[in-house]
Amino acid sequence: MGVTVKDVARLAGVSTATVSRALRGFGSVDPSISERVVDAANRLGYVGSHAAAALSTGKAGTIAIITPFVDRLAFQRMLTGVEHELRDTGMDLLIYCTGDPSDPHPVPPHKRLAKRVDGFIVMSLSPESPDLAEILNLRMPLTMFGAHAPGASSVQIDDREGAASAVRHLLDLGHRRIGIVYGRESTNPLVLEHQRHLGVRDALAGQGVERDEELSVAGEFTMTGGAAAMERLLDLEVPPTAVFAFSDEMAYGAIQTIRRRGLALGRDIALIGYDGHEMSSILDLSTISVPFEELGARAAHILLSDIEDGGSAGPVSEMLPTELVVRSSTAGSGTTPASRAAAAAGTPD
Amino acid sequence: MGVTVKDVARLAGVSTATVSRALRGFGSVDPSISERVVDAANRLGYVGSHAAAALSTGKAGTIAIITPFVDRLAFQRMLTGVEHELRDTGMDLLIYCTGDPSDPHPVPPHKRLAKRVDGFIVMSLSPESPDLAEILNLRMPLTMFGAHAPGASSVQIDDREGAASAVRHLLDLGHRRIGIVYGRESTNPLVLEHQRHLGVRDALAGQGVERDEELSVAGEFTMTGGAAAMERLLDLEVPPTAVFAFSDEMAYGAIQTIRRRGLALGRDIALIGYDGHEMSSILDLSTISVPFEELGARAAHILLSDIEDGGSAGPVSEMLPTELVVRSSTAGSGTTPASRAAAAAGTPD
DNA sequence: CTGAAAGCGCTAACAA
DNA sequence: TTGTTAGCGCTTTCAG
Repeated sequence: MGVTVKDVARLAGVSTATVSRALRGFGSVDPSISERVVDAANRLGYVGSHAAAALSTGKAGTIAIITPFVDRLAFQRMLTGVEHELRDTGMDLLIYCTGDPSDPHPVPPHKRLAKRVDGFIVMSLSPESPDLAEILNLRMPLTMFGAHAPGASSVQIDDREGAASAVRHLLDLGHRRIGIVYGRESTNPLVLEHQRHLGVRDALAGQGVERDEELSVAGEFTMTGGAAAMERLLDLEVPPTAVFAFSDEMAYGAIQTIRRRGLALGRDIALIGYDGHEMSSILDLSTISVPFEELGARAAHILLSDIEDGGSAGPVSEMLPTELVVRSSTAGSGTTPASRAAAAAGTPD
Repeated sequence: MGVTVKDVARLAGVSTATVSRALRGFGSVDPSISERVVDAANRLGYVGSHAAAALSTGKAGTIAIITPFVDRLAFQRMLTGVEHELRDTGMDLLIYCTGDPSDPHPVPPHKRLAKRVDGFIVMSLSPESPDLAEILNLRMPLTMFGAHAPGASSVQIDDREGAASAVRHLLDLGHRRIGIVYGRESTNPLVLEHQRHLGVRDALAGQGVERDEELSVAGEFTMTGGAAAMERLLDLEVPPTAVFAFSDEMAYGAIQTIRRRGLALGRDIALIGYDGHEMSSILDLSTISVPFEELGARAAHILLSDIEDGGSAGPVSEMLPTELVVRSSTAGSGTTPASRAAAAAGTPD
């Protein structure tokens, strides 16, 4: 319980410095010696102390993802990308979850992580958040995910255009009364939601359609929130004929409500989501596809370069494209659950 | 860039030892001194070096989740539970993803993590895996998630009974030709799949139903795999009338196939999944509900105790119950997409 | 209750 | 190419 460099050095008959060099594959070590060292290490089952190495080098060998939630598909997908990118780099991955405002992490991220990691990927942290300010203030390598902060690297999508294309799609279909299920209230222009609201307005204005405030409801970015939001929308005196949800998950909840009310998705009411999760294809939900995995991979890549260069390259911002995916939730014919069922009952395919 | 205890000590006019004690809230420090120290630390923006503390105490203050995948709902849900349990403990969370056999992590987990964390939660690692043997060999605190290894703590569900209840449900509905979509080939009795196969056999035998090997196909635990598996099942000369998928995600894929073929889920073919993900309620998919979040929380809790006691409590095994959730994918009437659509078209609710 | 001093295990100059 | 020698920043006896 506690094999150290010294033990390896003794067994191999060399100094600890040589052990250190050999084990890290420095070219400047005699091959035969190196082999002897590796051999000794294996025989002893030596595993280096990360803490000691980190203390000595001043590098943590770790990056952290700071996120307000871990139970969302978007997080899962970006994690997949990050993890994949990190796999071969020897960097470890720490998850720091800030938590809901109702159930926050007891220690602010900058306190907890500053001297513990080499850099951060910050996901969906509200620009208003004091945590963000503190993190930026650390002046450590950092990549923002899905948002932007002046002076920091970031990966994102064009939320404004993405939202606009969703609404344009609905408008093209002839809808004029369009419900919006957004996440949370916010007035900060740096919040991605704000951009999406702008996109909605852009599209509406493009067709000269007046915006009706009562058609915008919050869905908290959750399925249950989306279900409740759709309830409110359907309870309006004049309900919308089409709804754009700012996330697929909220759209899933909306679908649940639609079904509970005995309405047919895509026929009685059109619905489009945002995110392009795999699940949406099964629900026949139209959506704006967002390449979360790739965004995650890019974020990790940028962060890693930043850590390596010491930030000499300056902040980098990448914007990846979204894509409108049309399915029967907005098609209104052909492959709607309703029409499909009718077809199955009538003429055998 | 580099405020240390010394700086704080100097500003506060005390020794580094006192700073250390004060900052960690030891009672044995004069309140007025303590306050002065905290004050100095804040003024300097002091954040302790985790590496130094870890090296000095021999505790990493971190646990790792070792998992073969991060892009599955089961992982996401267990992560939620683990994260929540850890939130207030000051322990950090590291994600180590072993990766697919086709794209494995370059460094085996025991090498990478042994001296880097205080304990592991090992998820779904095949008992045949050499990695598992090495990890067990470390004799470090460890909790197995969803599987069992002799001498190690574990949290799991009764996979055999869970699977049996799924099949019994199908049998009760009158089905006699039941397709099985399992994940991967395995003959190891410790693999959870094996238990599920046994459960299937139990239920079948209970009704004296013969098992037909051609009705069992692999779905790789993915949506696309599940879709392909269902294709094969439907292409059989005598297709099954009901299918049990060993995971909800595979069932989602199966649903896609069912729809593509113009069949009505729950009427033309019955389907039941396993996992109880939130999404399944939207798809009206019957399932065996598994409390992943709670399992994750329990796993974290057990691991933490183990780390604290130094394992003196001995290995703990907890088994949480599953629950059969019946929805219209096996109900065949009432709330089927087909009947619902028909109802909507006819009598207004 | 507080301070002095000795490490924790490793790496990085600097010599040899 | 290899060894010697200081630390990295914190914690922790052990005195006082």
